[in-house]
Amino acid sequence: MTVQATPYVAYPRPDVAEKLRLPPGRLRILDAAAEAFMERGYDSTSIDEIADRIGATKGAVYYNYRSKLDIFLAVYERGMLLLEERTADALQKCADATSAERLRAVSVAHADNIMSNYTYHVVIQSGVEQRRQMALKDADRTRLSELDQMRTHHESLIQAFIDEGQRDGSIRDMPARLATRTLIGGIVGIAIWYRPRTGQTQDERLDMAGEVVELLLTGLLPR
Amino acid sequence: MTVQATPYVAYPRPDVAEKLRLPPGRLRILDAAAEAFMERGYDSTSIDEIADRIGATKGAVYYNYRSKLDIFLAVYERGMLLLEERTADALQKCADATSAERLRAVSVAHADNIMSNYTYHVVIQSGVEQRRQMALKDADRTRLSELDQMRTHHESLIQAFIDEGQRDGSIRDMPARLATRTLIGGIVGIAIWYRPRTGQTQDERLDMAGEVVELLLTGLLPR
DNA sequence: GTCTATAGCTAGATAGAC
DNA sequence: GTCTATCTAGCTATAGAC
Repeated sequence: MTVQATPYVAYPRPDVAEKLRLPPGRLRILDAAAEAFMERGYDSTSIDEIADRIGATKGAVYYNYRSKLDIFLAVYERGMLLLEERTADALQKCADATSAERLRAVSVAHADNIMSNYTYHVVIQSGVEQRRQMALKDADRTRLSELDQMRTHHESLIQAFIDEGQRDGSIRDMPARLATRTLIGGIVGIAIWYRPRTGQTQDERLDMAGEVVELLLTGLLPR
Repeated sequence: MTVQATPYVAYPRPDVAEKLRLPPGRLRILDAAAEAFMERGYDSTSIDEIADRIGATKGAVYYNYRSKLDIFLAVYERGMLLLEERTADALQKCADATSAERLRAVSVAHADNIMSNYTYHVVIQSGVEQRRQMALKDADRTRLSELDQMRTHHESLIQAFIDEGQRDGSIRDMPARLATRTLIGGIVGIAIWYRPRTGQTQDERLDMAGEVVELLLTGLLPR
């Protein structure tokens, strides 16, 4: 059995690449907002501060985004789109590999993505649950749910590989749900301790992502 | 070589148990505040809301704590004290074991503590960095630094066991710093996915903590 | 020890100039 | 498209009653 059931195999989805293309002005706002949200949190970041960071004033921000929540949702969306694009890319390159190898590829792509776009992922990690508790307009709640589904979908992809690997024996026999949680927790946990170094190249990040995933897959103890 | 250099071996420290004993009124406030901070975030939690959760009004809260930040710091402190007490306890029970076994014991204690006091640890996890960015009075900044040191100290304890284990061969040869980060990330990451079930016993949590640590130490792949 | 009332401030959002 | 000015809501913290 393969993971044909999971949407990622239908990639490249044209709308992902399209949605990732933003007018430069908006991208600057999102980058600045993600950084500010990460450092100070959603609530204590003012629109004035976001505007300051791009050397403008409120007006320029509100011309592009309806509200502060709208900016947050755009950050959330972009983070998920970046992850989705990268995941689809990784899967294409190993379509015929074993399930354990595909699990590794997806995990490395995920880990690398968290490091490469870490402001976005830190914001998602620390902000989504709290935004969900807010009083939201219907349209915003719908949009939030759609983004949550993208996240859930990515998790179920990893879960699918682990299930598959357990069936074919390439992954150890242990509670699959807990193994999924622990693996994802270890990857997402990168956002807790990783801080990008200036001058770090994409290759260096990939190496580090590979080592972290290697550790999670094979453990700390001698084999 | 042992970890005599690390303060935990000097336990039980009497002041930890003493600081954990709080007047019931204050404990109720901290529990309510930790829950509110976790669900809604520090900034969008009002003092009124904390008061509501204990069936009182602002006055009762401000009688016990100077400011909202003071409440946050008390939550941070209590979370760290609970971890410290539990860690010292675990270490006492395996003082003569191998370094790998002590690493396991400390890790399980940590994992269990995150589940058993998860509101406190979620608040610490998601709030400390952002509080550090605030404009703080000198006294508050000093207190925050002291609590940060408690956290750093716990991390260096785990790092010490990994270093030791690599020297005596009970832990695999890989970048020690990254292994420490990944292990701690995996444990702290529990706060991301774990939600307590009503009726879950302490023993069940301990089992789960043991399985998660087992996974992190031995990996997902067959051995 | 807990309450209510209120002072004082901050920040999201909008209107209208340029 | 971006600016400044402003309206308005909600919140921290305090004062003073009971």
